[in-house]
Amino acid sequence: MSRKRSSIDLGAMQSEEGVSGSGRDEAIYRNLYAAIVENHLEPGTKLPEDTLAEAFGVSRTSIRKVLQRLAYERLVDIRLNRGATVAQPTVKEARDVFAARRIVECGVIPQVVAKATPARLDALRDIVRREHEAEARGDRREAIFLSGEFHVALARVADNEAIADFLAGLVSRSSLVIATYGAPMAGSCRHSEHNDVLDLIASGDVEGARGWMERHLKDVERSVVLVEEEPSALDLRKVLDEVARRHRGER
Amino acid sequence: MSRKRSSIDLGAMQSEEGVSGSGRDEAIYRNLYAAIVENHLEPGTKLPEDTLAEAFGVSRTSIRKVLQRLAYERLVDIRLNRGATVAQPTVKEARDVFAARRIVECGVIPQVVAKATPARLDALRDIVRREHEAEARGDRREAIFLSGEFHVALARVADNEAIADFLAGLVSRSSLVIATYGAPMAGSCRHSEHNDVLDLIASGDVEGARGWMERHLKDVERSVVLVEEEPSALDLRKVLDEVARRHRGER
DNA sequence: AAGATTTGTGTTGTGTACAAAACATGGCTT
DNA sequence: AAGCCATGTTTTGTACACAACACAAATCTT
Repeated sequence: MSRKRSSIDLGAMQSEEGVSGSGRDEAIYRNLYAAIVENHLEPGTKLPEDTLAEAFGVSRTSIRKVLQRLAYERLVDIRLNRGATVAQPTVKEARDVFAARRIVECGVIPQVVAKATPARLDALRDIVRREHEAEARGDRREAIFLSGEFHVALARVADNEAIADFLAGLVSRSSLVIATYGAPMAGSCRHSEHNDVLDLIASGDVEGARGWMERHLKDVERSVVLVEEEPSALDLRKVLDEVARRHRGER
Repeated sequence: MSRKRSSIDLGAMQSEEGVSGSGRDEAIYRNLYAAIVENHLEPGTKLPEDTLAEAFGVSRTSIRKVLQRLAYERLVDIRLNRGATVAQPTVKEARDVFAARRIVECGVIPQVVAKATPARLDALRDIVRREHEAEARGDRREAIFLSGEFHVALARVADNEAIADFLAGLVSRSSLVIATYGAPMAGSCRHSEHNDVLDLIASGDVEGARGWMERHLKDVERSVVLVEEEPSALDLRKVLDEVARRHRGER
């Protein structure tokens, strides 16, 4: 399990911005976030506060804050007096998320082309390279993660934090959608090649890039939303212990 | 409904009913939210937990939850061990917010046109009517509020919750931007007429509506950020205010 | 007198305790 | 035996208390 997050993730930049907690909260948040987005915790899994509190070695207060934040991001669902569960996006939610991604990711293309520099494009190509490596090695989880990272990193070229943060949230929700309705073998972006859009961007072809992105996102959506499955109960304990162990060991 | 009290109008709708304990949180959130976006609380205002807790008649725990949520929406700024203040958007943040609005509001136009019905358009025209009334009556605050409502309601026609919620956040942040950098004589910022875009939408003119929206949002941005105060100037003013206050012997 | 250190005050961060609500279990009625 | 109500258990919601930190004033040092 290579866990070499390139710190493009939510955590790094948010120490300075509005939603800040102490370092410990951040670490817990990142762990739970990763556990959900990487599908170590299946949608529907109950997340009892004291269980989490004990697992992470803190009190319920801190856990509540983290759960609250994840609820704002629609990654967990909190119902009154009924606690938190890993969110299970509905089909409409899934459609909304992908439609929103089409609007946002196609909409930023002009700015992306305008602000693209060789250095930034190289950084993006590096993500694609690692994505290919993960695919070649059969690491589907990492490939999906890097695919999402690519989309977010591409949008960040436009240098618009509001857009980038929103898209990051959409991408993480996409992971949940894939976890909930995903076809077993559908590697999300396998049909298409992320390098293609980079070439279009490098050549300044705004309309070409926009069209590519539109087709790409429609492909992804098609490969996912078709199948509907029933959620299943699962071993919360083992996964949670693993998460907590990583939490202690890695920090 | 402009409340004109110098101190915060807190606890107005507090003791309504007692069924859901979370309803109280919602009420507190709504009050603070309204106070911020309607500019009853100026950007930079400190929001001490104890004060708010006492004012609303709850403990700090509930207040913290509300403040966390507002921080997530970028309406308040929480710094570690330093408490919460009403957010002061930077110039770049302001630009990002408006650029994001252009992308989103223009991007949803096709869906809006597709899903527009006479009933929904009538509801939108009703908002415009109330907006005109507020303007005619000189109620600038209400007019600004309804203008924002119009943009959000228009986007909601597309029936995409992710997009609509994101735009609602952008619009509320726009109010903060206006409060921070707004022109003193911003009564003149109503160059454009919201009914025009409704006509375009009713006639199914997607490109016309998109172009209108793009121009409209650029107009709004120009009327606001144009008065761009330098960050140094802002800091200087704050420092001077502080110095003057101490000179008068306050605090 | 100027700078640095210490002390004081207030605010926030975190843990814990208690109350209320939901959940699960078992006995009772029909 | 099946369904329903009552009771006990678990989990969440809220308040409270103490510790940690930041900011400011006052004292000490040179």
